Amino acid sequence: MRTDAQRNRTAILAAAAETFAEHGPKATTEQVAIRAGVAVGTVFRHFPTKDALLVAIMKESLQRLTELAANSTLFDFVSAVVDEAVRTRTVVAALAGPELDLGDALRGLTDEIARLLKQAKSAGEVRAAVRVDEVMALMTAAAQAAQLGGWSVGLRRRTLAIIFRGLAPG
Amino acid sequence: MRTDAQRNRTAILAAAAETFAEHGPKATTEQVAIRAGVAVGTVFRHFPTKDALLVAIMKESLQRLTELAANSTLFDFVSAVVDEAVRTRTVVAALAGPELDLGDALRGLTDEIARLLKQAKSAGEVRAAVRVDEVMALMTAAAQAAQLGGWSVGLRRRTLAIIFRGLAPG
DNA sequence: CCAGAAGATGAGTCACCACTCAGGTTTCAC
DNA sequence: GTGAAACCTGAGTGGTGACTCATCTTCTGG
Repeated sequence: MRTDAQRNRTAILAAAAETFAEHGPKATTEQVAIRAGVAVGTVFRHFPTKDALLVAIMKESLQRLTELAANSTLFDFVSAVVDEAVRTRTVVAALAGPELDLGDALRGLTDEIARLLKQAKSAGEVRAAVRVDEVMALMTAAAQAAQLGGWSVGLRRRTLAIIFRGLAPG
Repeated sequence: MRTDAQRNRTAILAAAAETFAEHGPKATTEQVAIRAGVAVGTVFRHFPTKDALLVAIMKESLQRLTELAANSTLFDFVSAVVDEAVRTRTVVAALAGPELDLGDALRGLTDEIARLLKQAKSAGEVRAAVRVDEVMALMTAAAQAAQLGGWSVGLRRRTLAIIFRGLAPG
């Protein structure tokens, strides 16, 4: 790949992340192009569809999160996912449903959640009966609602506290 | 209002409820018109914009729910709201944010939640520290995620159980 | 250098959809 | 019955936004 092409690709990804974070997933491809200092055609040369572009930056997000899971507790990690969702305004769509094809990019995240859940159970912080899909569902729900509903940081914290309490034994 | 106009208005509302329930809020006005057995122009004669139509059926939904609250417990009611959200695929948007102007149609719902919350606290089923906005947030989150994520009835039930547990004292 | 391949450009195409309105139809007060 | 107001019809308008492609520009191996 030519060096200018590589440079443009990077610029487009960065511009897309910023643009979608600001305006949500329905920001136009042209907005991204302008921000990247590039023509629309160039965006489509690198990403055949707008969805492909969305998927690309969502994968970056998921990658970041999955790495972050390495040294987190379950609770910290769920909080981090919600924060990231609010910040990027796109992960939400990824978690939401199969509208976009993320391939197995979600697999890594699910695996980490499973690991952290098991760990939390061992530490006696979560009931043994809690399943992974329930944690995923609650996390997704909080992330979506926080973003779409514009939850304040305080409400976010208090709401997550209630959820965590629901997972705890006793 | 002429009788045929009244009949059409009713048919349009019914058709809109069904159409949006099936295809979500981005179903087209023409789909609604066809289902109502009416021309597009007629739909717009009764509802000046597509959003006005959405608002109308969301208000019906909220009305239904608010009445249902009269003899429910907090937990039953929250479950009912989530079910309704999944069924109609529009209430979600109503709860989500201020994109659509619902006027004070949400006020009634919020009031009922406040009443049921107070009642649940008196019965010792919910901690005194829990606030109304937290309950609303959790309910909204569950409703949105259940609808967008296509939660199975089982997952829905188990997830709500965790939330309720988080609200309970002890 | 420079040829030619790879890449960039951006006006234009196309599909979609909310909304309009000129002309035809139905209702109803009298 | 009848006339006019209210209503309905649906082809048409306008705006939007994803995507294309003929043409021009930039890079790079030799």
